[in-house]
Amino acid sequence: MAELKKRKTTGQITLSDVAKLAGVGTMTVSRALRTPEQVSDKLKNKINKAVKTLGYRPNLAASTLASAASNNLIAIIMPNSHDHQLLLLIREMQNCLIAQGYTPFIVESNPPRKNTDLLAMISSYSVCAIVLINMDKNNRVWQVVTHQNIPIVHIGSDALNYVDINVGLNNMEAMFQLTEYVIKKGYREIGLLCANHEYSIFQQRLHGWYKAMLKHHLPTHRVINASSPANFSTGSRALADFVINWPELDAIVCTTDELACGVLYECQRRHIRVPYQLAIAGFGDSEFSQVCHPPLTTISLPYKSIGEYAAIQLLQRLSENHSLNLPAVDTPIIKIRGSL
Amino acid sequence: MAELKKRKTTGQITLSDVAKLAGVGTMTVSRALRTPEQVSDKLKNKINKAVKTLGYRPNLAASTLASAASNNLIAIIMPNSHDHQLLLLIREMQNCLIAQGYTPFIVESNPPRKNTDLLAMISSYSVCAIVLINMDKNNRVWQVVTHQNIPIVHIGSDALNYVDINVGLNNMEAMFQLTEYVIKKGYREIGLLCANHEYSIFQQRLHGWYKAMLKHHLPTHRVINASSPANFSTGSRALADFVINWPELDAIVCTTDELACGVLYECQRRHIRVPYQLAIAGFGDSEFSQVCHPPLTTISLPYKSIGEYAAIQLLQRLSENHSLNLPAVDTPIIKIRGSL
DNA sequence: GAATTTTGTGATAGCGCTATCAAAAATAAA
DNA sequence: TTTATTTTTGATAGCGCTATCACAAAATTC
Repeated sequence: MAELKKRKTTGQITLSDVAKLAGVGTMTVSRALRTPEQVSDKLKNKINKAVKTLGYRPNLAASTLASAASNNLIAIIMPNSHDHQLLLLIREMQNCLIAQGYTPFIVESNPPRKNTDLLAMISSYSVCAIVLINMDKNNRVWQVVTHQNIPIVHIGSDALNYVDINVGLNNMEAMFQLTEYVIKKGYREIGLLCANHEYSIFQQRLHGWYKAMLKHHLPTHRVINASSPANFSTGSRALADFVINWPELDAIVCTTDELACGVLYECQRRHIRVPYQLAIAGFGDSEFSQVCHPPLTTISLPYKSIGEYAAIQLLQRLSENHSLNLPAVDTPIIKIRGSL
Repeated sequence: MAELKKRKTTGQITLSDVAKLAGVGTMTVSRALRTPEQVSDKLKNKINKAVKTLGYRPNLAASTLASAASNNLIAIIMPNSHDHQLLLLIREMQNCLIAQGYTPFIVESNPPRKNTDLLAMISSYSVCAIVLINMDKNNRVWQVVTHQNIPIVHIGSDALNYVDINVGLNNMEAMFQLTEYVIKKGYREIGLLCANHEYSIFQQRLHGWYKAMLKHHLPTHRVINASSPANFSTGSRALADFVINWPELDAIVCTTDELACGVLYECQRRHIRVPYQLAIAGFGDSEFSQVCHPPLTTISLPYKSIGEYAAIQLLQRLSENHSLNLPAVDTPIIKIRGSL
């Protein structure tokens, strides 16, 4: 007669199944898998064979619960963003983390997500680190996250000092350099096109422009600060306003390449010769910026290197005294590509 | 004297802390939080107060372990893709799932990720459903995933029938319609530009073009099948090949808007008048396609609706007999925007 | 009123794993 | 050889939660 099951089980092979087959104690199996150097080769072989035979897979939830320790999970919390460059950064960072045995996963923090489930994931599954991408200062996620006692990385333009590891994207400096470049090329009546200005990343770029203009005693009033997304259409639409308000304009610096390209499109439509009548500069070094006609002047932040840099910072922090063997990273360099 | 701790604990407030404070058993607290209708109002109030006072947060790992049941986690497994439209789809899908109390998270499945950690996450944390995005037929993830006994959704151009819920992107049909549109506009010497052709999504589009050309008895040999990424540069470079090989060409259909726009750029550079000398059509209805000069003819798959559609399919499946109150979805409609 | 059903509540025993400690085996030192 | 030391191994007792059952309290029924 079938015996009554008292509990639902996951139905999976467990440690003790393996232990039974290998004829050893459960602890020995646990050790063979987690700290193999503590187990004799003879038993290790037996156990590995049993693991393979049964197709055993450890249950991380049980492991987490028993050890109150993490299973190398790293939560990457990012707001709604389709920024291609930023995704590159995140990918590179993930690759570095995976290479060291960590398991990164991405959670998008936009509404309608409530913070409760984020917090629950982080604390329940003993996430061992949190990476915040371009998180706004007044996002509620901060409160959730800073109360955890684990390393937190923030990647973004805000130089926030209240988390462990801050990787600044240095948007202000980059835009400063770009604007100086344009000024040095001889342009004087320079406008700025900013969109999505509620995000700090764009504000930083805006300020970089201001800084450069002020440094060279050039007027800073020719600014269009659109609240629409920083895309092609917004750039395209903005040109009309520039032309009406400041016909004397000889250059427009834009906070993204999309905006710049949008402006360029509208110039083509209006037969404004670029860059002879109007110079256009973008930001981001996107792929199209070098292919469009004429190519845009643009500036790139070294996103990929920054991703690697951030990962290595975090890995060092996580290993503290493990003395990991991490590659050296070059200091990320800002690069201008220009056709002006 | 400090008493010896026998075990590391998470240091968090536990159920029994709450139970003690409220003066009830742990089971009552568990019930008050999970199935409140089973607990009297009097105790419920006491317990809720205690939960707030202590700031209690349930440990999902323990819950998962104890109940061998999921905590509404949904894994979205996606390959390396920066496809803006696809990201929109995923976002919409996530929003629908979150609205129903699920907790989706994203795992990127590209190398260097090993499948072991994916599998471990899925089985250990009792993920209650898996969403696969544009997963290639021979990706090893399939083996991992199909052995789980949970609903699996596949979103992509492949009409795979070996998972529960298949949401096809119907790339072939869309490209067929687009090509017919171009043909109906009177173009006859039509080329096709495909890139990234190793991905099934692009193959489907390629086949849609073939189908339409064959249907109208037009030649199907004018194909450039680039193995480079489907971006602006590839498009730009391809034009030269088209012009050299088939100078009689009067239209080029491209498998993405980026390719099409790249072709357009090169036309501008060579002073080829679009669409009079050469018509260009893209795929994807990206934002720039309507802003560039001249606007591209393009076709869009209704990604957002598809995301919603997929979510609702999955939710229905997950709730089976819960009788969820889900909104009705329109059948996704393919839309052509054209300037030809 | 007693007997039945329907709640509501709590003690108990795990879920699958690991920390801890004690015992056993292997090695080194005396 | 005996003794001290190190290395391996396993029994036990939880980690924080929930399934299960048993029992008390309340609401029905007869």
